[in-house]
Amino acid sequence: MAKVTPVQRKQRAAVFKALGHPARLRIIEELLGAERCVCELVEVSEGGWSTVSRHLSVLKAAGVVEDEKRGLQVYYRLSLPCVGTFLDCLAGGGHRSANTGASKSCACR
Amino acid sequence: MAKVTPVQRKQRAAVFKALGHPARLRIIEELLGAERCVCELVEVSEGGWSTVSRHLSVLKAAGVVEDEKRGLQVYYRLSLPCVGTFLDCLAGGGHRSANTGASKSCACR
DNA sequence: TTGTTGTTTCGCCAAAATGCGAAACAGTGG
DNA sequence: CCACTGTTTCGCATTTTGGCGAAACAACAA
Repeated sequence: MAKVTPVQRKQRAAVFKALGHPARLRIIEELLGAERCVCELVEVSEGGWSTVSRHLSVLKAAGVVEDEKRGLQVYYRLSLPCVGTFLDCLAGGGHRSANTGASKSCACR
Repeated sequence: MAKVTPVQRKQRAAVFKALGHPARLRIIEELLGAERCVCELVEVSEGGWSTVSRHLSVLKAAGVVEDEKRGLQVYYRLSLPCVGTFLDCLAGGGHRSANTGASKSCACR
């Protein structure tokens, strides 16, 4: 991954920024299992409808999730599968410096 | 990945938040190759010393990088290897909806 | 001691993110 | 048409970030 343009960097930063909020992470956790309608996500989240809706739009703008309207409801699903992988890595305490070469059991790829 | 506590979620969010800035992403790109001293990172970055230093402290606080003082200089290196993997995924346009799992009807109310 | 280089901390201020309730929209059914 | 449910948008107050220059630190050399 040699050269990265400022624009690419900004887009990627947007992905991270979108994931950089506990409430949105909570939503992502929910979507890891299956797609969900907004109403289900609101139940699980702490804020109100408008807040959840905004979190979803942030995630969508960053390309982390995608939505689909079916009937009266809108369903959201993860559109960036590797987020799950990365979260697994963090969950497994993926820490430890690369220079010691002793990287923990990180399921990454 | 079963249960995630609010505290864990907050910590993870901190990791993402730390990565959610173009300048910090630029720094990370640099550290993917090898460890660097602050002076090298300043050269590559756009802001001044104080700005870069602050970005580094944010990354460090989130546990994404670690530092080591050697002689007159401070060297930083990645402490979270899977960040590189995830960036590769994004670089490869890791998009695609994975789950087509059916969600039960909305149990709201 | 004084000076020099490398790095972090400190104020300060501008810009962006958060959360909330009200209001607006979009389908669906009566 | 009107009412109702599910969802998004709007306006606003509050909090958090971002970047900058000056100043403070730390380790070492003269």
